[in-house]
Amino acid sequence: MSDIKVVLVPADAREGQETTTLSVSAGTKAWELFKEQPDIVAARVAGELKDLAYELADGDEVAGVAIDSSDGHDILRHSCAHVLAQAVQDLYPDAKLGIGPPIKDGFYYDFDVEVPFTPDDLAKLETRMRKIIKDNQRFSRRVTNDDDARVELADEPYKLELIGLKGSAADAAEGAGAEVGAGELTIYDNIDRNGEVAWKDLCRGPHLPTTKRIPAFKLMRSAAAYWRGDEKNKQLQRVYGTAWETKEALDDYLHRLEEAEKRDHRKLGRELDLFSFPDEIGSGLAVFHPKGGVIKREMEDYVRQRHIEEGFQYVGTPHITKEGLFHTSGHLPYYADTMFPPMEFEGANYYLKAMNCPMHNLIFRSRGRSYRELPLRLFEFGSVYRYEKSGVVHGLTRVRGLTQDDSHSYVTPEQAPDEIKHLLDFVLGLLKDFGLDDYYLELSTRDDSKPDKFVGTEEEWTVATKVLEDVALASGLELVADPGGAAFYGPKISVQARDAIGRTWQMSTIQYDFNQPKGFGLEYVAPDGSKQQPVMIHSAKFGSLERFFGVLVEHYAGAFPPWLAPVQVQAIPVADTFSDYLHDVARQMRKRGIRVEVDDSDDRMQKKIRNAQLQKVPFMLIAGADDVDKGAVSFRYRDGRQDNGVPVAEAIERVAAAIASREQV
RNA sequence: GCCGCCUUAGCUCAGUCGGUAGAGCGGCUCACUCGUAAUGAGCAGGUCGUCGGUUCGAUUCCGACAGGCGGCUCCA
Repeated sequence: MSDIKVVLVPADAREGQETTTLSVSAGTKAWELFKEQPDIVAARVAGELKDLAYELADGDEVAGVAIDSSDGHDILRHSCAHVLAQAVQDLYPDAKLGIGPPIKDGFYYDFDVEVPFTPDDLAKLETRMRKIIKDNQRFSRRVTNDDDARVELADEPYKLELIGLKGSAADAAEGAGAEVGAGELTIYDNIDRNGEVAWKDLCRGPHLPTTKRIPAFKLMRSAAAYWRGDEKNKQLQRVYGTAWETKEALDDYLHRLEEAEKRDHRKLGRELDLFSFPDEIGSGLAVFHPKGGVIKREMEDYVRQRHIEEGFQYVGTPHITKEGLFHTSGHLPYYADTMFPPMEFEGANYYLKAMNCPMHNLIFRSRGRSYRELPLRLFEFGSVYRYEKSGVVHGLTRVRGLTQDDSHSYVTPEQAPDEIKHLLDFVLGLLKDFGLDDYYLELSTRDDSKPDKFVGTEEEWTVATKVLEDVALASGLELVADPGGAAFYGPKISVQARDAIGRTWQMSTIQYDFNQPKGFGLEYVAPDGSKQQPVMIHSAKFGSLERFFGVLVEHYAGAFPPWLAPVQVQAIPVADTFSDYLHDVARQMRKRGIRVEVDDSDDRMQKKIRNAQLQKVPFMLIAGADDVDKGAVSFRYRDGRQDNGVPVAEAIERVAAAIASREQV
């Protein structure tokens, strides 16, 4: 047998390794290059992922794919999804297969079954999966063609549908690309130790060599999901799972989930007495308690002041309006089903306000406008109400009543780029002041295949999108495309922030709107005396005060920096006799605007410290005989750090300075 | 809106295979006055989410509704 040459390049996620050229006999399989490296589960040949069973060709550049690399994780999880599917069809022979792709930190597989899975079923499936893994079944790739596959998979209606979609799979359903790629059609057979085909699935691969190479997995939950993501289609039962390269990595992941749950703003909101959602008021309608009220007020004070500094004028508008206004704006034809139903009286239909812009347009239109007034910037805290479907309401991040720090800049078309840049700088400065750093920008554009969802001509959209994109790119921040995500009246840039459990939420938005000025007949007098139509730029900096609040709670895990903390200083006397001393210090602090409370309950001092710690108060101020004698106080911080015997005047300055600088302590 | 699960004291949760309930924390009272994450004792607090059905009897079984949780869809 003749020899061939292959080039071995360093494995993914490995550094400092040399590229080496090997001479091997023809017919050598990729796995033979990695016999000594049990963590290599696949190969990358000329940029493409291959099974380890891949037969090397002369001149191939081969890299090992380690199980703990990003690709390795995907392969592990996708293989684990296959094991799940096999287990499901073992236990429920009538189950039909949907798709089973890897996702962030795990995988899922969709099944069409008569009865939804219960937690007990998941436990049984896990047991069955362990058996399959122990069986050490080999994942065996087999090339087929459309016609043969149709015969072979005649009992799998969803797979048949995917075969028909091959090539356009990426558009067909998120994750479908894992089943059928753009290239040749392949089926993976699971071969058991007797050489029998235990199970098979239409799949692009690659896979682990055998099921035994799944070191650790866990089924997480089951839920319904629409086939191919379309609510007009049947709901399948989706089982979510996770798989890791070691038991320790799995445990670490589960631990991370637990830690994230502790940051959940819904839980912290209760524990820290910040807000609640009384059933009596209704789903998705929050009330802020005094402590949450402090944070909310700090946010409002900050953003009102900043808007004024940035050239905005504070305005106010009502919560309801006659329906005609929302016809003029275009909202009713496009978004009536996300608005609360109207109330009818005095022969008119009144709607709860779902957006502020139409009312701001009326302020613009209330008198003639000159080009000299532009950019004209209006801003308010606009309370809006949206009929969010019952299944989507979620803590403060998805509510039915929210407050937008909403602004509208009326500009000439020439001024638009500068105004957008101005707004983006404003937004980024705000995020920085609030200590937020885990976010990215998204550019939401029109979906050309659904022109009826968007107003305006293609040219107008192209211009508007270009302006936004240029500014977003110039910011240097990560920019993600969101095709089809635009508002009906124009494209937008938004800031997306991640919450504690990995969900992302739209926060600040900047939208370019050439439609409403037309609908409202807005105009200004240009230098030449002609009447011109302005462009309006919608922008919300927090986005929704409620949502931003929720994200802040999670970002800080409730341990707010002093300027936002509901109680900035908790004073704790070592014994009752020192209460008066601390009350006096507290009086001095209040004169400086510091939010301070003295714990003069009859708890023991240790208990008071514990309480303050649980309430995540940034400064504990402790005083006993030692401190009183010296006219001092002692600090304890949330991390347990102490600073004893600090003179009172200095202590006050220290707290005041931390508040003023918005720093974390 | 769809699918599944859940709802017992302010919070976290036991419990009742159908005979109207319990703990810890929290609250209140009393004693203790203490140097960096829980002092002790006592007391109060629940028509077991709501409404209907089955039953001699329902917190428990069934149904509807409301609210919550996890997904899906949606998200101006």
